[in-house]
Order: sequence, then structure tokens, then C-alpha cells
Amino acid sequence: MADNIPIQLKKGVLELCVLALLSRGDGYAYDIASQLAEGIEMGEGTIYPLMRRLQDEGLVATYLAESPSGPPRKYYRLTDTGRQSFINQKADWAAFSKAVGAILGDS
Amino acid sequence: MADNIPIQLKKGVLELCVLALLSRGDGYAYDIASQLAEGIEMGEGTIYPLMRRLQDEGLVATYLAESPSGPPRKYYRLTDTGRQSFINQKADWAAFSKAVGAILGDS
DNA sequence: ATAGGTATCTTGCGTCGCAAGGTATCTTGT
DNA sequence: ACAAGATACCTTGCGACGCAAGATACCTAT
Repeated sequence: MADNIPIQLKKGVLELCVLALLSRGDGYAYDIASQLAEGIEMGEGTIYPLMRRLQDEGLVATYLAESPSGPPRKYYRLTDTGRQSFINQKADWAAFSKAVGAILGDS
Repeated sequence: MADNIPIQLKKGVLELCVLALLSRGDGYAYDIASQLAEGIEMGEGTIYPLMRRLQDEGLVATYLAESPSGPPRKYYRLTDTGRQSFINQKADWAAFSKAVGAILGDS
């Protein structure tokens, strides 16, 4: 089964989505939030603590870059640890999603 | 889209699962928790506040019944409101799950 | 100058899941 | 008869998280 990780899952879906976006290329918080907001409701006040947490956990590294229009952006890049965590969390999501589907039944 | 409900979703997966089980027949908290624990990690201390909340929201009604072995059980039954809420939440889950799947991409 | 979009971050709030502990009932082993 | 353990209920304290709202700052356009 999925060991003891599912606890993280419920609160980790957003984290998973962020990792997914970063796995396709570096990004900055404001843009990530905008992209996610299209598919999932997510407040702007949510992304910054999240990114901070990812950084503290060593899943992402940051670098600053100028913006063509606006203040400088803080870009986030997946670390190797982050990439591995993404793979794990993706598997966890699949298992969790499947389990919920099973509980909901066919119908 | 899924309106403004997705906020509830992230914290509402357990609620959804409980409603799903009750939609297939009345049940009591201890048993519900046991069933859910098989597919999803869930502590016993979680189910009782949840059931209380469902009752306060009018989604379930309760009645007592003796147990063949142990103390009397408090059974929960879905109300019409509860059944409707179940349908809505199920749709929300489907949308949410699909959105996450889309973000994760094919791979 | 002023307004508005871009971009960052912080604070305060409410909710939730969880571990741990408490109580009561019934059955089973000794 | 008595202790142990399963069944079944519930409460408390804790920590984490998402969110709304606000503060700050930069740049562009009017």
C-alpha cells in the first residue's frame, strides 16, 4: 500500500501541482499561482508560504531574474531531491485517487 | 467550472467517502472508520468530529440500535439533503481529480 | 502625477486531521 | 467470578494548512 504517506497527500495536492509545473520548467510564484488558479481554486496568499516550505525542505532552489515588466522575479528550480519527491508524490496521488474512486464505486 | 466549492474539496474528501459509504446503507462511526482505514489512512479520532459536523449540517440523521457484541451503536442515515450533497460532492471530486490529472500531464 | 498591472511577502483567522486519553459495554479465557 | 481484550463512543490539545486581506515595491501608460 502507500505506507504512511497519505496523510501528507490530502494537504499535499497543491504541493504536487507546483512540483508538476516546475518539472516542466522553472517558474516564479505569481505565474505558478496564475496557472494553477485556472484548474484549481488557489489564493495568492497560499503560494508564498508553500514555496517557502518547498525551499526549506530542499525541493527547490531559487534565483532572481529581472522582469520585462515589473519587479524582479524569484524563479524556482526543482532540485534532484525535488524531482524525486515529485515522482513519489505522483505515485501517491495515483494510489489515493484510485482508492477514493473505489470507495465511490461504479454507479 | 466547479464554482467556489473546490476549497471544500481538499478538506472534504473524507466527508465524501463517508457519504459514499452511507449511500450504500446505514452505518455507525466505528465501522465506517474501519472500512475507510483500509483504503485511506484515517484515525479514529477523526471520524467522530466529522460525523458530528455532518449531523449539524443536516446531512445525516441518527438512531440508536443495540449491538450483538458491545455497547449500543449510533447509526447514521443519509437525509435527502445529504444524498443531494453527496451527488454534488461526487461531481466536484471528479472535476478536481480530472484537473489534477491534467496538471500532472500524460507522462 | 496618478492609476493600474506585476510581483513579492506577512499577519490573523478558522478549520481540519490526528494522537492520545477517557468511558462504557460485552465476550472470552482462566 | 474476575481479568483481559475487543467493541464502541467521545473529548482535548496540538500543529499544519489554505485563505482573505493588507503592505510593499517596481514598472508602464495616461
